[in-house]
Amino acid sequence: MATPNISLTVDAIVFGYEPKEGLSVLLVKRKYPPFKGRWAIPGGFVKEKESLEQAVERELEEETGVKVNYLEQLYSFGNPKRDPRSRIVTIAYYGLVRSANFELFAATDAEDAQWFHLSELPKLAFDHQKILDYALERLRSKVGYQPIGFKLLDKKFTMEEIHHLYEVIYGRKLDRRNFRKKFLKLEILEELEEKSGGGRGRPGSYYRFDEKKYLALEKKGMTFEV
Amino acid sequence: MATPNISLTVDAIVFGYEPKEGLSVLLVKRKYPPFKGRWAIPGGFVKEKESLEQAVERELEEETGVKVNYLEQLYSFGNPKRDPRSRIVTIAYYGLVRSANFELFAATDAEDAQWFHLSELPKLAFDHQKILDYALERLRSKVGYQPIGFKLLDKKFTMEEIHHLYEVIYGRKLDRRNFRKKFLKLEILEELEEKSGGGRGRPGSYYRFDEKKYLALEKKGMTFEV
DNA sequence: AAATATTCTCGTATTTTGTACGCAAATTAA
DNA sequence: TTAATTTGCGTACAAAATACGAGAATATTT
Repeated sequence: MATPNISLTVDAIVFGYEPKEGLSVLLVKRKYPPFKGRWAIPGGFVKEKESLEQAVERELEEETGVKVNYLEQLYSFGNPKRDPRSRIVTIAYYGLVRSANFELFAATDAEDAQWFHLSELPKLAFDHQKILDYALERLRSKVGYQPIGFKLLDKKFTMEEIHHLYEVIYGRKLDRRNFRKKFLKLEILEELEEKSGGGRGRPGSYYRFDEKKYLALEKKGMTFEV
Repeated sequence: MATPNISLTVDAIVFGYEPKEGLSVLLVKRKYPPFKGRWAIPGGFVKEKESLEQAVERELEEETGVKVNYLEQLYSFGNPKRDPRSRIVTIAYYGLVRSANFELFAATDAEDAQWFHLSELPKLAFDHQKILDYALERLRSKVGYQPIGFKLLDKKFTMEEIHHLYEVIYGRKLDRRNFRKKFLKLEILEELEEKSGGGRGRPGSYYRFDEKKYLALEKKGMTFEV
């Protein structure tokens, strides 16, 4: 009755973001065959007593030292031939972290886990490129109707930062002034006293995503749309 | 290394539609414990050499005799406690069929598999109510931006029928004239010569969904939106 | 057969939303 | 001090969504 010959893994596409760098993806180098030496997305077998999300977080911690700020189930991939060894079905997740380059190197050695800029991806093991494509598509559509973009930024951020983030994710220019208007009209940002010094030109306010306000408005039927 | 103690199943929420009845869901009565005698959504263990979609279609055929017209992966449910016997992770799908009441009774006896109107659902086994809620939410959002509503109707249908379908799925009134305008402007419907006789009032044209036209327009960046 | 009711189809007016873009204010760099 | 840069506000125009009037085609009632 049971299915002892099918194994279950979880894998995670983790997106990181740095204002100057843009979007990057966290990959690990495989130590054993098949695809020994190839880059792959982190993941591994689910243990019997842990939830799927716990499994993802554990594997990420073990293999890369990264703790994600947001985690969402993506899709399950179960093609019988996707792993040359045996039947392995994987439940793929994607995660978001801020300050990409920071947290990583502490917990692991840079040989095994690295951030790759989206435009400089190596060839990936298994069907991982397909999973990555799927994740990117999901991210692109989801930032438009759910406030998850903030998970890629620091708690406080300027209009310029979030504007640039959306331009990077969508891969096209967005009018700065209209973007601002639209975003502020949602009434889910809290403007802080502090201004962004340092850069050139007039400093802009810092903002913070007000999750409580968002949840209250969401309940009333408001829809986040960018 | 492997995970022999986790089993993998697939389950499917199948939505049927009849103009007079509205939306219904296909359920099967459980023959064995746990939850013996309770209604549940059809599904079962995945075999080693079949794809996930094949598994869904096989189980549906075996348990209910229904062949779906559309099938889409929904979400994977893996809470360690979701099955009281052992760790069973399920990959849930949802499917759509037209002429709900028709195909069912031929292949199975009505005792075991039945359509339930959405407003008259029995208490379900396991976490199946949660899966059903999830499926309904997905259906509601997806009919708005993908042309899957047609899969619930006959090949030819009137404006009144598809209009009513959307009202049922959304659970609210939609202005008939604006709905018509919007739908026709998409240019994915082929108007047929035939008119709908029989009913009261002026007969309306039959239409057919033109999939080729839709795919061509989609490639050009057109977006279906209702 | 005529009058009435029902439903489809076309059309128009109004409101809302999206887009393009000008320009003063605040700051840094020269 | 002047020039360059960036923020923040506002306005004009275009496009899309919504409300709804009314004639055409058919069935039903009288």
